Amino acid sequence: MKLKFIGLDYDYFNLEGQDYVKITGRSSERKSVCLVDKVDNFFYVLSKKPEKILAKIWKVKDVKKAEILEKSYLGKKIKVIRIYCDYSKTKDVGDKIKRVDKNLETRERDIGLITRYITEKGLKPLVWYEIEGELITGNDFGGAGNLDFDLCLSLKESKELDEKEFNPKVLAFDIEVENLEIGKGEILMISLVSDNFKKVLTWKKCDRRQEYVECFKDEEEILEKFGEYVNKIDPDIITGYFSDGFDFPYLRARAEENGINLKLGREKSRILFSRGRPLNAKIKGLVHVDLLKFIETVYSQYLQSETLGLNDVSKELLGEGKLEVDHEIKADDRSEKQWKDYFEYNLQDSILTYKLFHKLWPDMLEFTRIVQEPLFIINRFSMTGLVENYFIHNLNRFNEIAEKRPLYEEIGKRRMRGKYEGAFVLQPKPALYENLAIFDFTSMYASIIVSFNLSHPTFLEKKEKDSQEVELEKGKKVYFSKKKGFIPSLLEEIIVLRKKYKKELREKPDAIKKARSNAFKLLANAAYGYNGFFGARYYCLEAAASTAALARKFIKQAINKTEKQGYKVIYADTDGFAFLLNKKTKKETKDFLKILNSHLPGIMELELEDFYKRGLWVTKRTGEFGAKKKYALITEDGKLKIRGFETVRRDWCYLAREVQNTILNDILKDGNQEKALKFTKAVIKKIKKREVDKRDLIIRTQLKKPLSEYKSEGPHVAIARKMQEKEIPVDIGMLISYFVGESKKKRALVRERALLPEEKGEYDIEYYLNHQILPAVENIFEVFGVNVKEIIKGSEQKKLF
DNA sequence: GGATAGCTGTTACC
DNA sequence: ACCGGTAACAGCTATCC
Repeated sequence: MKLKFIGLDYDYFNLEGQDYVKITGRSSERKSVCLVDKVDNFFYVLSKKPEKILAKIWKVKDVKKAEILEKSYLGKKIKVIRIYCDYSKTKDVGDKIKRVDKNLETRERDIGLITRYITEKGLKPLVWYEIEGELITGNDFGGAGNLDFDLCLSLKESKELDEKEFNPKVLAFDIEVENLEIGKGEILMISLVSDNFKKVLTWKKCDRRQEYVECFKDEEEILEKFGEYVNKIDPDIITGYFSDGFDFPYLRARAEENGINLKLGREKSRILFSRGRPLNAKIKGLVHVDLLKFIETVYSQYLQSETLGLNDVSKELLGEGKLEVDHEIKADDRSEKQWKDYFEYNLQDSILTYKLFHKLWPDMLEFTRIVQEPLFIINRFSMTGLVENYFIHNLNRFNEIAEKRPLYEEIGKRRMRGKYEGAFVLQPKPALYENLAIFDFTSMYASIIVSFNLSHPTFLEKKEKDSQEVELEKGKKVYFSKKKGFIPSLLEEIIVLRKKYKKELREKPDAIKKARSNAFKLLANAAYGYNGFFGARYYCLEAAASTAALARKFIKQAINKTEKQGYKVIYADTDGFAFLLNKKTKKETKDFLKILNSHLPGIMELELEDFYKRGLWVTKRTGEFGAKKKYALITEDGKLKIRGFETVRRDWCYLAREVQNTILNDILKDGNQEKALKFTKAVIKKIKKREVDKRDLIIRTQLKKPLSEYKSEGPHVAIARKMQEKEIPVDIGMLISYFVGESKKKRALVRERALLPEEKGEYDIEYYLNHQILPAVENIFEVFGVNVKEIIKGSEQKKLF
């Protein structure tokens, strides 16, 4: 029979010596479909004389087939032996072959069977196909026909379709518990949200409840009901926020405690966990998406949120946040009203998760289609994982066999290697400037990698004739082949595609085009980091160091040319520089940009970032030099661009950031400091009169490692310890909040004065004046010759007399 | 013993 | 399991008077 099909989840099995992939997905009529397709597992053996050992390899146990092929490895043509065997025997067969001759090496034993299936022209995830298959019934294919799908087919033919749209059915869920430690308390309630569906399942005080609350006898019943609802709703995707690390582990622990066997989805799967850390929770035949994971790797760079918690992220992306509820009250002490609030709170979390999913879906969909790994995997990949798998899924076009993943020992060696010189940063001269422009290189590092062919396979151990030479530092040169490598080729393609989709997006915007353009941009940006990453298959520190060295060379060159043209360059960092127009017109400046571009090699390109009305650079707090990576600009239509200032740092109190932001605004808009100074004086007065709200004085710092590993006990570490004593859970990654209070002790350390936000105590006037407000404004006023320190001191003396 | 300079550890940003 | 550069804090330590 024929139908339109889209694949969501992949699994595999072996039957009578043949490997199969089982794809679960949907038909265009939304029928649930399971599809079985053959896959032949193989790997490669590298040998100097493949013909000589071929016969011996045929004799190794469990080898199904061995053939000699012309392939390419690290860009060089070679003859290799391709070995076919059952997937489960891959390791074993490889080890036995190595015993035939100790000089033999294997490759692609570390390619998973599903990846293999997809690269060898199997069905790609989240792509529509017209398929033709044979109905599987009963016990065929090990009982696949007995699974709870509308249709189970064995695949005969498939044709990729052009159709792009796919709206999956999604179920979002969230649990509430009393004890946050996994499995250590009871699950009080579970909320579920899907299309036109809202439920809170609970077994706590619900005699007078909201209509969406369903009441049960005990925890066991809500767990069972949860399973029933998942199966009744029959979603394509089940999603949560940090559900890999919290909700699913908790659900499984409590199910075990209650002696029930949760069977989820059409395959009646248990909740399965990966070995090691971080945990990930898988349900066969039902894709579990943990939104936090995707946000961490792909989305966080676009977010302003100070944490990646559900509340902050929802507020920014959806414009609504979590509800408030007091978690401290023990379950038995909650009033009826408090329970109703708690149900509402629990439901809201699932509503937010459900909405966030749809906001992020175009991005997850496009990354899945571009990188071609299943959604479950894409959701959990790091940025380098996405880059590397994009390469792997495109190797066949270059007839390449994959380099091996580095093992523990090799990773150790790589980590021992020293650092290399990074970007160039020009020291600015502190001042308020007028009429500026910024030029920057588009995807500078990626365009250098492409233009100079920098990668592991193109790297040459020593100089060869007609090779590309790069000087890393004085007298230290490295060489790369000029024959275009597959990594620079793929990267060039990524850059070209990004441009194409960006243009299409401008012409006719939609969420899918935006996501696609964005995905290619992110892949291009991550390629440089990939080269220098110790875990990469195609690790090449020389390529990374060369990229940085060439970037330094070209930005310096551009700066020199710009100065020669009569402009004054004020500042530069890595891939862009700011300069004064010096009475030249915008038109002249744009024309000059064209000249600069005509002399750049390869696909390198400079672009005009913007023109600015004013820009402010300040001194460092130590010394009279201009501070790097710290500046504020305003465009002609009043848009602010603030970099590096305390304003953008979350480990400063809100008041200091607010004051700084206000005065930067005033100064850039008016071009003078009068208004800003008046405002600052008013704030100083307010602090001294203790009129400032304590909430505006809270400082938040992230805990980056376990408490025991800190050598130096900063204020946030001291507070974290205090929290632990009070049995407030403290974990790595948490933002620790505190304020600085007064102390009777003279010269007390900050950590001795630090107090929890809810602790009683007056704030320390001296600390907030001299350690928060002063550092935030001092350098800015210094540009105008105003000494804020004197102002603070002066008003202190006035008070004394 | 207290003050202070300079170094180290730490966080956050470009 | 992404790179290096930079600012700036608080804590820590050597050194001086």
